[in-house]
Amino acid sequence: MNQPKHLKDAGLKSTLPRLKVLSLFENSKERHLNAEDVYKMLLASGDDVGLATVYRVLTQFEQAGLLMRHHFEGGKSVFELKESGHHDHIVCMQCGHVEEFFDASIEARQKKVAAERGFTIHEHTLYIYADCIKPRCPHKNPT
Amino acid sequence: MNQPKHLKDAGLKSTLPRLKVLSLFENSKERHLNAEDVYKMLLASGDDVGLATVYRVLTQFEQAGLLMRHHFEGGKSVFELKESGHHDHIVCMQCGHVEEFFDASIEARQKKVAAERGFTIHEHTLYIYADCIKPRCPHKNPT
DNA sequence: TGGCGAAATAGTAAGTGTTCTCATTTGTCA
DNA sequence: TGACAAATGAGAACACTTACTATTTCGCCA
Repeated sequence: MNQPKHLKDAGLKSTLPRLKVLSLFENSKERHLNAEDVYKMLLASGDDVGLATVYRVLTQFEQAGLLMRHHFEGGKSVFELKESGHHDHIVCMQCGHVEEFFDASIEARQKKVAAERGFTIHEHTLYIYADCIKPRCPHKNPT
Repeated sequence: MNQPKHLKDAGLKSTLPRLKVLSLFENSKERHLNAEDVYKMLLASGDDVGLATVYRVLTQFEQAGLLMRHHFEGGKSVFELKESGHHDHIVCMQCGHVEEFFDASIEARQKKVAAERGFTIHEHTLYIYADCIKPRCPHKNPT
């Protein structure tokens, strides 16, 4: 389930810290993690990885196309595994829970809009900030 | 053209710094400014406003609904006047130029997607990161 | 119109999140 | 296995933003 080949393919030596970070994303229940999350989770599991290394590895993974970086509200960078296809995000403003969605019609219109204006899309990010309206916010522990 | 009433309406004393910042946004050619931009522009025009005040005022304006805060790539907060209706953004990754657009169909789909999942939309931000494909990037000075 | 109290400001210190530096360690490949 | 390049860890440095506090300004009312 854990495929170090990813690292090699990306031109990255497969070192312990990198394997641990990658594995963390592959096995974590929460898809969206920031640097501190990763750092703390590694510490918690007894893996002694420096914070600087976490930042470095996350950035390298982003450049290698393994992770995607997001800038939700709050200023921190949040990362998620890029394995799955493209999707957009709904962020609950109450509890911070992130839900994903994909809408082909929205994707298509974006391409059209960009093309009309003479742009070539590199990528895009659509964040919907909302409230869960369910009886009570179902996911109650952001930080 | 400059309407201090905005400030009063928002429950904000109309002080010199606040008037200057507001006027700057109303008269600037560039719609999207970060705190440092504002600070430097004020200094350049001989207005002596502290950087801390700029940050405070921008945040207050955001809370008052006069400005909208964006988090484009790069970590800095960028502000724009909220007078005009909602719109989304295409950001050129080469020169940093920001172009605005509005697509009713995309807006509609978003509402639908959120509703289907039991969310009430507060707001959303759609950033398309792209390259100008014009002969040469027409706007050549990001920072 | 002048003066008073509340609110806002300027300058600077402090706080966050992130990157850099460099001595030490690790991984790779002959 | 050994040597060298690359990666790591710890903490310093950095960039952006907020907090603190003494001073100034605004708005109100006599």
